[in-house]
Amino acid sequence: MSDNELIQKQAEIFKALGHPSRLLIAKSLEAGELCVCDLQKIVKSDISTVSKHLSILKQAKIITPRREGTNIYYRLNICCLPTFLNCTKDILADKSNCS
Amino acid sequence: MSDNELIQKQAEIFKALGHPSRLLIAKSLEAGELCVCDLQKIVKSDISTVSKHLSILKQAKIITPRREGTNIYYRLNICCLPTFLNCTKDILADKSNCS
DNA sequence: TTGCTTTTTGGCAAAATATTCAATATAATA
DNA sequence: TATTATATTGAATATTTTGCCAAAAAGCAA
Repeated sequence: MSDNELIQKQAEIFKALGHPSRLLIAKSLEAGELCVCDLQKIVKSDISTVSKHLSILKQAKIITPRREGTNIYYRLNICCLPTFLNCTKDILADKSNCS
Repeated sequence: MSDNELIQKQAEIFKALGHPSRLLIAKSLEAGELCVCDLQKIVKSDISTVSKHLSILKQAKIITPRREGTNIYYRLNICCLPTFLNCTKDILADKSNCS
């Protein structure tokens, strides 16, 4: 993969997480997999809207689906998310400590 | 800050990095601060476009400006970015290792 | 099969974003 | 002061994204 392709894909990951509902979905999945119907209760949007958010997260390889009967369970695929989210808290509190 | 406000702000950080040019800018600043004119050469867009990208990154608290004469130097404010970017490489290579 | 549940997809209008050019601001210098 | 260099802002346009409804899949069970 070229540098350019990489940056493109990485930007896609950020973009996917760059929506409050999708970030909430990702956070919710930190504790373990959930079905679409669970996520709908959490996000409180039309189920078709939730499904489209899930599709975007899946496309970015952030989550992975698993079918169980009529339900589809999604699980988080990005183990470094909690750490990064924690780091963003510092920034938001103006506590950056970079070079 | 409420949970909802936090998620909103965090999503804004992801959104800001969710554009190839802005991610390239952030990556370029990992090595140290650069002026807008340097970044324009890297991104290869109109300088006003670059300036607007910088404005979005600044708004999200990802970068911070410093004026030096007529130049404005930006520096990265988010030390956990390289680690996270590295983690995304695993995901893109289907090497996730979460729970 | 038919009906039921869960999820995805298609279509569309509204909202948000990206880009460019022109105009403006800010600082240094002749 | 006038000029030059660097950067930001405003206005206009094109493109993309979002969210909802209706319709279609996909599986299960009677």
